[in-house]
Amino acid sequence: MQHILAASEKVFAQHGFQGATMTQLAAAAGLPKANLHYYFGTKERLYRTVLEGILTLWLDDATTWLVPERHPADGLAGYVRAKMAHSRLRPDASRIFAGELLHGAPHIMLYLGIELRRTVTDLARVIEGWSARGLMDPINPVHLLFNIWAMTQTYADFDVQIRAVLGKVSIDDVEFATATETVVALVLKGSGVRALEERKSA
Amino acid sequence: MQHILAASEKVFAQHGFQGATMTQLAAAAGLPKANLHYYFGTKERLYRTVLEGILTLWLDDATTWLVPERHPADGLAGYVRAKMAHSRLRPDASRIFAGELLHGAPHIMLYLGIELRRTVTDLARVIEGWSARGLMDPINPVHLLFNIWAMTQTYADFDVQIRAVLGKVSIDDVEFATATETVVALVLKGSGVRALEERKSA
DNA sequence: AACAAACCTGTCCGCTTGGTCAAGAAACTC
DNA sequence: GAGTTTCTTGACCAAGCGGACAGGTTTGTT
Repeated sequence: MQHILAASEKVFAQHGFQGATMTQLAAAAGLPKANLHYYFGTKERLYRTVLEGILTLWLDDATTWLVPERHPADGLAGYVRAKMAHSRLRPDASRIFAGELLHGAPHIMLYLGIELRRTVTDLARVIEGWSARGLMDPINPVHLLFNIWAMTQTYADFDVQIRAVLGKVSIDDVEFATATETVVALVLKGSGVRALEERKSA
Repeated sequence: MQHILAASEKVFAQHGFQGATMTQLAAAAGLPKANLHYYFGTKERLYRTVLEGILTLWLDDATTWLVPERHPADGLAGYVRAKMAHSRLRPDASRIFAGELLHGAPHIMLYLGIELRRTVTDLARVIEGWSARGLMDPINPVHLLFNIWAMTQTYADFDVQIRAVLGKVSIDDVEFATATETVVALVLKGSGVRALEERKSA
């Protein structure tokens, strides 16, 4: 059952919801087609189950790292690194989510408008708090989040492009570390985060 | 003919290559299905034609703005603003490209590995030149480009998410201007671009 | 051992899909 | 205005699709 979901994640990531066929999904799971229908009923329900597994995983990083107690130099860097690690370890999850958004989020509109929106509002307040305390520039916090997501997830969603441009068959650890530090630098310096040593000065 | 391509761009952007049906495409163009087949032969050839139209448009911004003669404060800001404008005015083009990459770029691998790669190499040299002249930090130029693309294109590709989080039906000009300036700030400050007034100091 | 409940799967089915085709309508050519 | 090419289209088709289902197998219970 969990095995089916893992196999389906790969297939859905590569072909999308419409592109994936039940025959492919069944073959990937090593089961006859009718078996998937026994467990999940329809292709859409299988897809939704995969999607929901991803969503529950999705916001944990943020609520761990972006908290008022941390200094933004610590919180933002940690968050970016965590998201980059996710892009490296579970690229298929990111790709399914991306495909869903790309086609208008027909299956997760509610989640976006309610749960994600509420979480983002909370996170924005944390960032605004950091700005108010003079720990970083008064950057627009919501757009900062959009851009952090864009940068970190691009390494999962569009890694074909990255591999093609770099001329590498796969992105090795050194290259990925470079990518991570580039993103960290863009975020920290870009949002004017003061160094950890400095104290409030506002 | 051009009219068919414009209509197809919308449909492909919303449903993807697999998700779009010839019937949908024909309806969008206001023509019978057989007519599209008369002009383009197959669905794939129609898709490729749309895609190629996008690709030719895609790299012009870079080669206009990212040139050695400019100061990076001018070049990078101009490039980001141009890409953001593209995301605003032709989101469908960006979405088709994103979907193509997401599914492993089966139709444009060659373009990525050859033409795009060569262009990126050239652009990287320009950025390295700026760094060497002390006009900005010695940031990894290729990853800087990846991240600029990620940030600017996220406003086209994932605008459902952005609209849902912001709680807006559509992104208005003011909001988009905020987004643009946030990205410009992240890029310029993030890569340590010296202010235009300052002169070389290395 | 008997029975029931849960699980598995080969085979079938209606429907949609991309694509074909023949025949007609328009537009050129001389 | 006859002939020829280009364009347009309704009707059709084989293939592949998601899904249904009946009958078999395994597992659990008493």
